[in-house]
Amino acid sequence: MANSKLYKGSLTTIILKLLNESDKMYGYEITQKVKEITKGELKITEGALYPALHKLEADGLLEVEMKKVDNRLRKYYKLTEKGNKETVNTLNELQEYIKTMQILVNPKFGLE
Amino acid sequence: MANSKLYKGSLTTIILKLLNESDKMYGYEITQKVKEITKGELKITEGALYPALHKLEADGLLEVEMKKVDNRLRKYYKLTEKGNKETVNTLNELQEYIKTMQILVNPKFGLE
DNA sequence: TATTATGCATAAGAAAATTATGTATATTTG
DNA sequence: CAAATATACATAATTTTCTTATGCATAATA
Repeated sequence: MANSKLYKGSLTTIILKLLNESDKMYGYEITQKVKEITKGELKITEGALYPALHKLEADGLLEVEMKKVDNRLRKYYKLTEKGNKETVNTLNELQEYIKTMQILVNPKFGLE
Repeated sequence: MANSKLYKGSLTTIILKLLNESDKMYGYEITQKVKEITKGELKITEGALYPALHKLEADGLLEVEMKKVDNRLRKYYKLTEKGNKETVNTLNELQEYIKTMQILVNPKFGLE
């Protein structure tokens, strides 16, 4: 994804949050959106994205709708009810992670 | 480490930062220190820690000093000069990662 | 017309963790 | 005093998650 190993484990969080904001998106759209928002800092590779989407679907967090646009096929994903709940958890976990890491690397930050 | 996948990829950062603060530490001490600082939120497992320490040593970021205390052997690790430089990079990457993730999950945060 | 962009997918391999062991000594608890 | 827990290291098998490399197909651009 990026030069830093830290992004390992973050992909699901990113996908869920984007779908939480945009209602429905297709895979390629997600890669472009992430590249745009992060100004190129973060590039989602297809080899990581598609298996992640398939897993989220298999876990019942996403549902799929196929659409043909310009003679090309798109697989639109959207959050299920279960997916919505899991998004909340996942985002809380991210904030918890950030807080914990800030405390670890900058003890002063943990006191405020 | 914790319930969240997000910690994947963070172990090296944590080790380097702790050694940067404490001059020298041994493996078991690191696990206890992390547990203490994070109030039990994060537990470093031995299966992750020791291979990570060995890799950092092999990469020339850490150097080792053995010590016998109470008839038990301790392997004290400390940062080399190369390790000090790498610590700075690693901490910058963490801040960059946090910034990027904040932008992704909370677009408003990115504007300040 | 060849390259790039759009759009999906999977397979091989690497990296980093979990889980399960193994060894050994010291301390605490029932 | 025996058993359990804490201290201290280590590795092996497996799992998770990613990278890298492909593959197919259509549309747009150079």
